[in-house]
Amino acid sequence: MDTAGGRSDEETEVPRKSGKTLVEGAYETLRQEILDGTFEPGTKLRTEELRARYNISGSTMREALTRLLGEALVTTEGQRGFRVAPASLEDFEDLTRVRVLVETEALRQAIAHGDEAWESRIVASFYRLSKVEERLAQNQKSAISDYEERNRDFHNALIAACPSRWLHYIAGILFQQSERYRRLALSRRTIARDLHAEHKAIFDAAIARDADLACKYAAEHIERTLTALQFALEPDGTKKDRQAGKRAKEKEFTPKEEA
Amino acid sequence: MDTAGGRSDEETEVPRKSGKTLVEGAYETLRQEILDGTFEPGTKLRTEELRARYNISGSTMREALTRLLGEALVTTEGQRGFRVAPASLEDFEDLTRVRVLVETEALRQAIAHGDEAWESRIVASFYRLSKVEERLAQNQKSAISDYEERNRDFHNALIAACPSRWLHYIAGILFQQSERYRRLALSRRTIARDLHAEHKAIFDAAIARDADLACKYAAEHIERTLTALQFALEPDGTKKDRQAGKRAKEKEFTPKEEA
DNA sequence: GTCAAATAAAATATCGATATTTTATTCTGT
DNA sequence: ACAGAATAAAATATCGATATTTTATTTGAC
Repeated sequence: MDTAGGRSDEETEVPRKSGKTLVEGAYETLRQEILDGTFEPGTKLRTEELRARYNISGSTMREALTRLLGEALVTTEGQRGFRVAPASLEDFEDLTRVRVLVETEALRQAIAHGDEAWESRIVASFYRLSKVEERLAQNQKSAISDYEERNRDFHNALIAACPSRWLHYIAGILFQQSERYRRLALSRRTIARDLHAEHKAIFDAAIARDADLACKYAAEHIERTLTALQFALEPDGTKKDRQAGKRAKEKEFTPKEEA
Repeated sequence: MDTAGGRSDEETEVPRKSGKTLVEGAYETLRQEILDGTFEPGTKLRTEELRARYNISGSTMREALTRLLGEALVTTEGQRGFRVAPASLEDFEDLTRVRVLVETEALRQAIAHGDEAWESRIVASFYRLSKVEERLAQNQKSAISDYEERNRDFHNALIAACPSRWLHYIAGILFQQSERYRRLALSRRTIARDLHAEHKAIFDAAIARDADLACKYAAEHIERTLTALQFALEPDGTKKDRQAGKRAKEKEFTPKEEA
């Protein structure tokens, strides 16, 4: 009884562990692969290819693709399929500014509304983050994926007490977007940066309930991500070659990839 | 040659006028129907029902539904289908505050960057809006749908010169959401409101390039939408019955509809 | 009578096949 | 040679049918 439709119980790339729909599986996996650069910005996403990759059917794959549309990780146009959302330094600059606006407000509200539970969660996630930062400083590669998770946890913990669902929703989308850029930057030249100090500054101010100071540090923290990527793209620090800067600014990240 | 899959050329509810995919058609129509309250908040959206309604197939309908997910007009959970996103006064309060934050910033940037073309577009759309406001004041029902379009145009024109794509993207989602609430309020008791005066205040300040003033009026304008809905839900203006207010605040709009 | 297990009905998620478009390739006339 | 029409190949969008789950209903023991 396995002729036409329905699921088979053969091996599936995307394991459907515990009540998780196939679409959801493909959706999450694909999102991950877009974020970590497996599919570079601008790349065409052929349904047939992906369908085969995730061992699911066309319509199902289509649905997964469509979900990513809502997170602005994928674009689609009329009758010519899907592709990974384009990325550019210009877009990242814009994204960063908006992120500052949104996360800063969320943080401010969190500090205003946060209770003891909020504080303790911050303390805990900051501690966990610090631990992995140590490992990172020693260049332990195994630490990288841990770092990403704990960094996200810390950021979430900070704004957790913000009561605005809409701010959380928007902040989530923006943070995810910036993750993509952060990883793009990682694959190139990295800038020296004392992440621990940045995090600690925000942490201290938040615990001290100094909203203005916490927002100031948070804004700087976010903006430094942008600086890092700008640096990665434009190694030439001298003021001479300003054209290079302009060129880099206009440059899209989408590499050779088919147009 | 019209046995199994593909399109037929029979009549279709959703006309595919000029290169517009069937999913897009269903998606747009359904969005409209959610916004205007044809499908009330919380309503279950059975694929079979909708599939039949729009004369398309199941998977295709599914895809349309999935798109609305990204605009937060529809929700989905595990293996139990889709439903219209819930609505509550609490959510609208939150939405309103975030809208003020975002639109205010967009307006500020627009005023900073706007050129003559921007100004003239505002002048034009304000004029058009004023005209329809006159008709509205005379209680011409035919004016309502025109008003909605021109109101949106005016708001868009105001922030059109804001260079941030992300702000536009977010503002778009939020505005759409608030449209749903506005129409929900319309179906109930309405509050006396001089919309023309509100619009004119924003208009004048924008043209005068007074960002602070324009933002102030815009914020008040947005917040008044909230006041209007609060009033519609809580006709009792006396301070006596504060419990009613609390009750109303917690109340979800999703009426009798199946849970 | 009531609660829970067993069964039936409804609804969801998924599939594989096909029609329609878009893109690439081959002609063909100047 | 080369632009443009004609054809072939590839890719997209869509369908109708089926397996899997969830929800409703019946049944049966205590």
